[in-house]
Amino acid sequence: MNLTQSIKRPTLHEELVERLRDLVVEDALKPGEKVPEKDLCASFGVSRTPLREALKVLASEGLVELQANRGARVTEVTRQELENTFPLIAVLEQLAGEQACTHMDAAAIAHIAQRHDDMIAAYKARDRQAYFQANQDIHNALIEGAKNEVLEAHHRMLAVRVRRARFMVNLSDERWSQAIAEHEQMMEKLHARDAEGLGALMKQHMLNKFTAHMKAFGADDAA
Amino acid sequence: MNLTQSIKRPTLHEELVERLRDLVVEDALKPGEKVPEKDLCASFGVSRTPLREALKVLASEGLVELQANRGARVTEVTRQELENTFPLIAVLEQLAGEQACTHMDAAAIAHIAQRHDDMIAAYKARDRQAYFQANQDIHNALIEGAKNEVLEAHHRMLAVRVRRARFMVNLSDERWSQAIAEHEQMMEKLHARDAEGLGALMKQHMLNKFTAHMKAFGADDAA
DNA sequence: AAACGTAATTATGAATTCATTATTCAGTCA
DNA sequence: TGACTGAATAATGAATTCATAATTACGTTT
Repeated sequence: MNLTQSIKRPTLHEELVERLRDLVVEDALKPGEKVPEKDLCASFGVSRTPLREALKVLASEGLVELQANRGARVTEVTRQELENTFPLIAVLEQLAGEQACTHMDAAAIAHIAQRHDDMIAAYKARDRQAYFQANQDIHNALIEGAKNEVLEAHHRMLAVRVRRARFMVNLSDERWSQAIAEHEQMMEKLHARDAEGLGALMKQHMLNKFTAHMKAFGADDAA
Repeated sequence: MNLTQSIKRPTLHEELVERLRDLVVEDALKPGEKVPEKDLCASFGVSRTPLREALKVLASEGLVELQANRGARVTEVTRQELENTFPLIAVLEQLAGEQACTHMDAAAIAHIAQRHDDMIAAYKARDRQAYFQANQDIHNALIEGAKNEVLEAHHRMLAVRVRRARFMVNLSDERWSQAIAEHEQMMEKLHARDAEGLGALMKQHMLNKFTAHMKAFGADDAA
């Protein structure tokens, strides 16, 4: 009998929210596509009730749009939405940076420093995969380090919407080296626990990232 | 036959989301209280299906907590949550102020100026009701003026959570006059379309507001 | 009387059913 | 041929039903 492992049996609809969100984020369900309840029910092996509950939640997150009597469609990722979302993420990261400086303990900072070194190594090896992973770990750790669950929740929601644009693959050498330089500065500020400084850097880091990406995104309206 | 009025019959679950959210925000459903599906279904005259869908959405907004097989409870408003939420709202208002300066047209600014004068009048008449209304109109207009729907949505979500603490009634004379002074400055910046300036003022305005309120909130953990 | 264990009751999660609205498709008429 | 009508089909919104977990009520034991 195992007493240490707490039982957790997520409800069906929670499970479905996760799975469906992944489908949207991973682009298995394409923007504009309608979400056929029946098919999804069949492939997940559940009835429509929990699936429809999940769709309602996804709609409130803005990943799908519900039209009365006409079902759900995956929302399009528009340039306008991205341009609205970017500065929002930027100020959230700024706040996260400030709060992380005051709330992270030495061990947590050391962990970030480790991942930072990993990231630098990946950069030198031109290993995009490892770079992206380390980069994301660092940002997540900083968000988490802010010890602000409300901030974390909203940041995650916004990040999901941006990730759908999947322009992360477009990373010029120029932008890459600039990003590395920015991260170096961020580490300095973090070690110095310069809240204002780290916050300002993280905000600018994000804005630069987005500027670079939007260039790649082009002048058209849709993804 | 009326052709001008477009038919809009919101789905039941959307209606219920609104109604239930109001019940939580207006404190008809008290924090910690369990939400009895059966009773609510009876009072709304609907079946459990749409009501449960609505609860899922409210849960994703953080207004209720769902426990598997044990139904929904209204989430408590903790001091921790408020302290997490305040700075978030502050930076969102800051961003809103910046974007409003660049995106609002003259008419919209004139409208805000009008409401600002109303607010001043209400202040002089010590009419709290009118003051709060004008104040909220101004803030909403500024958020809306940012022309950023993503920002607007997240701001609304956060504002709902704070409104539940309903400490807005506690407004000292000192804080009240300070708030008026801050609004005067904000109007100046808005007229000058000083984005940075208005943003900074709005952020600080919020932080001051929250500091004042948290004093009233006391040292205990719960509302 | 208090604590435990068990049965009855209730509430919840999920599947199913029903009613209504969209959509598709065949047939008609210009 | 092509646009329109209307029936047939399919999909959705919501109610109902069913199965199971949680809560309550009750009786037993110490």
